[in-house]
Amino acid sequence: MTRTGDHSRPVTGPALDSVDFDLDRSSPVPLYYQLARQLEAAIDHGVLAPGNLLGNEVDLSVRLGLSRPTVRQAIQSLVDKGLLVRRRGVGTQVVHSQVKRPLELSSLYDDLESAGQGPTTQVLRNERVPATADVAAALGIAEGGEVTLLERLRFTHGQPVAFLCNYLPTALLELDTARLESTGLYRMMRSAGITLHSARQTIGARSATAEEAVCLDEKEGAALLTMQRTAYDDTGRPVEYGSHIYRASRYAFDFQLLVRP
Amino acid sequence: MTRTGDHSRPVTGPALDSVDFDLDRSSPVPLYYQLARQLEAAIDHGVLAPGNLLGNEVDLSVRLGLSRPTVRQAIQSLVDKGLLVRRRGVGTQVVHSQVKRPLELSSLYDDLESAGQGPTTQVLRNERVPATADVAAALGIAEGGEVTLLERLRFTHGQPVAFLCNYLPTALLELDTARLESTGLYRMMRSAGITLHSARQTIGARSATAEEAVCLDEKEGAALLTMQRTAYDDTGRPVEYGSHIYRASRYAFDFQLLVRP
DNA sequence: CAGTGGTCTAGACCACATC
DNA sequence: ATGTGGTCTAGACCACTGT
Repeated sequence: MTRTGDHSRPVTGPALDSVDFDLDRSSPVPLYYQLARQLEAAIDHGVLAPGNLLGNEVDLSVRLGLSRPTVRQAIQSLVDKGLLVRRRGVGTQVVHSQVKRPLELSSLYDDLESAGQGPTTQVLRNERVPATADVAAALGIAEGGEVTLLERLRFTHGQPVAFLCNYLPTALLELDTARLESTGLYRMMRSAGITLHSARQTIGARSATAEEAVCLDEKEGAALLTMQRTAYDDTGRPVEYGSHIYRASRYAFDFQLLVRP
Repeated sequence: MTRTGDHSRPVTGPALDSVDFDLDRSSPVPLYYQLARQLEAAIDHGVLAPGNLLGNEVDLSVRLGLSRPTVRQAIQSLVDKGLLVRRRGVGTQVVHSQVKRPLELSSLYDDLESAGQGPTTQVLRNERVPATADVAAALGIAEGGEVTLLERLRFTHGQPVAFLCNYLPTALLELDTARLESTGLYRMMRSAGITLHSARQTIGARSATAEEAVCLDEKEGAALLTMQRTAYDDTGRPVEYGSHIYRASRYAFDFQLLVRP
């Protein structure tokens, strides 16, 4: 070859030779998953730098004592995460640059916590109410049927960030006010055995009403971000509908998107 | 517990028996992909209704004359799209309800067009300029290096909806103003052989300045949605940075999210 | 041309859910 | 006990990329 391919710089040969993998066949953790996690760690720690080739799958499978499909499954999972790129006839290489974490169903509490903002929550209402038409439609229940209404104010550094209004099918979950003030709703649902599967979100903006302004410590007419979300479990049944308002001066949505070919 | 299984209603037996699949082994289209598309069509057309079981993979593979891994690959791709759910010991069933289309890298032009809004575009600027610090950082080039600046106004029904400001590495693409007025930027990039791979987006809100208000036919101080996006190709190199402003009264972002287990 | 990933096969055994 | 999906194997041939 020439000096550098110049195209996307396949850079060095397999930088993977120096890595030892530790696969435990007696573990209940699938082999492809063990391998994927160790490859991911190697990428995170810079052992595999962006642009590095991974080395071909056949050699890798021989070296690891795995079949090629198993190795492929591990690699594919990282391709799906956007960490690797495969090119036929070329090889598999670590993606250049900033693909850090893919998109997730954003939990405000987790977002703030991972940003080191030390979120706190004040529960304003936690009660059972009859469903209005829009809530009933979103949750797929009869209008007037009982739902749990949850209204919360979320703070960081003592400043209000968001007003959160959520509706859940009653009897889906016991909502303890004290726990709600120390953790997020999604975390509570998760630990109650509810596995979220998908969600539909709408993000918009509008000006603050006088009431909202007082509540969020903004001026009347200030720009607010709005979000409506309906979340579904694995069977596709709605488990939550939320209508949230964020202070645009203190919060924005941050996404990482992947394009599926 | 009660009369039916009540859990998630596995409903009928395999409703798939009546479907004939048409697999063409001489086609260059992979078999698993042919099968996936035909399964998806069956779901879209209601032949496979929500909750229907798909029938076990082994029988299906025998019936189709395919190996089980190939059938699995087809099914898995639909699971990844959120259309099917697999449960060990139970079976594969069509997800209940509204999972229509998963999240995609949203192109405003396509969004408006698919909503039947007949978008039009007015190109305000299309020229080469030196990169400012923030643009240079986003595109990973030197400050002051030449980039292509694109400023557009997007309309639906003769009303302005958004002001779009984009920066691209020069020489990546020839931006013909006439074509830009009749299609979207992403579509032009795609037909120029640029395959988008991932993007980082920030969505926020703020009040309109006097200038923006005039441009978008809003009042000064009206709430606007803002979006900044950097898009990357499959090697991870930035190919576009955009800073967009939307009239909140006429546009909102609509997402469908999937949770990866 | 040689080397890569992409697809496909025909089995096997295991873990889990349901009856 | 039965049936399901989950994992894994050891090969095979093809399509594409680069030289």
